[in-house]
Amino acid sequence: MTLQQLRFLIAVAESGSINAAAQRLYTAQSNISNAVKSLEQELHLEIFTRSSRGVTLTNDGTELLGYARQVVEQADMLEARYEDGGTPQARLAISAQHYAFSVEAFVNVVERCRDSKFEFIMRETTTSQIIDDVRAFRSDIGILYLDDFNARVLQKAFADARELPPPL
Amino acid sequence: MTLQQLRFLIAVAESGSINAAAQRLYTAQSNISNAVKSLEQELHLEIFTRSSRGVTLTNDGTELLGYARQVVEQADMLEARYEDGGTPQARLAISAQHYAFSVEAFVNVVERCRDSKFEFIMRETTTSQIIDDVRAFRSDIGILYLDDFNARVLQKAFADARELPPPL
DNA sequence: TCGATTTACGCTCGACGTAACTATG
DNA sequence: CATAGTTACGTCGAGCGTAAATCGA
Repeated sequence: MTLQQLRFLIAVAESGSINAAAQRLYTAQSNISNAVKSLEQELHLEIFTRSSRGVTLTNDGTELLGYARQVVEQADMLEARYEDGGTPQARLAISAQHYAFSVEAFVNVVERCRDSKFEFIMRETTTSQIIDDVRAFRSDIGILYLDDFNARVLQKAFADARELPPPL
Repeated sequence: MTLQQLRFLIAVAESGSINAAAQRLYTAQSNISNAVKSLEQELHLEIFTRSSRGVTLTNDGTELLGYARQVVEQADMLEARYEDGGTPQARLAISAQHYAFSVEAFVNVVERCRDSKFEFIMRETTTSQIIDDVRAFRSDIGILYLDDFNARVLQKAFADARELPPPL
């Protein structure tokens, strides 16, 4: 089973015709015809009833179409996300170590923004990685815990980061 | 982008090694290596950082992995549904014409079984198709409206259906 | 040097397009 | 006979495996 086959299936179902689907997808009718046929063989069912005036979904085909749409929708979302010049999903990324208070704060924010169109990412990682995530704009916020014991180490890490070439 | 590529990606991420993923999927390392590489080029990002001790996900890769899992999960559901000997999804299928009362009754049942693991299918079709759906076990229930005007026609349809060869 | 990935290379199968064939109204 | 889908066939590329090269600890 291929994403390609599922896309073909959907186009045919929406067009009501293999011919029309082929034109819409800029490919040959035979190509789609064979793709659909092999899908039918693989799943052991008849998706369309063929006639000389086009095709119509069988009951099995209608059910399959639902599943196919689910798969292809997810795949399209993925591609849209990484498409050239595609608007990246609006998101808030945070890098922190595994501190209870940071996780709790993060969860609070997520809860408050439920149903919003933002994406939230929490990265739990090492101190140096946190600094670098923020430096390279991979994360919007980095949470560090500063105390007397690690003060010198952290300041060294900050100084080192400042010396590095700009991330872009 | 291919389902194959996404499956490879997931296996590698879970194994932490291209080698291990290759063994798990019974394919060659070079195969997976190239597949991942082409996926990275297509999406313009670095998914893994390679080392001589295996691979680890980048931040971009971690995010992508989420999307990939969504797609592949849906695809696996589809395949499981039609797999040979696979247990078909428990479901209730009804064939009826577009009568308000039948639709209402159907919706009631669906509402009452919300969150259950059943699948509900309502087919709105023609009288003869309804009869045939039930005859061939495509639907569990067929709803017909009988009155003085269509009595003769329906009885004829029933008689005809009885004459047909068994559907299996 | 060992253990991992990458690259090189040849093979094979599948996807594709052109075109001939079939069927139905 | 017009318009759909199917089948036949040749081409080309992608995916595959073997094996050599590379890189890092």
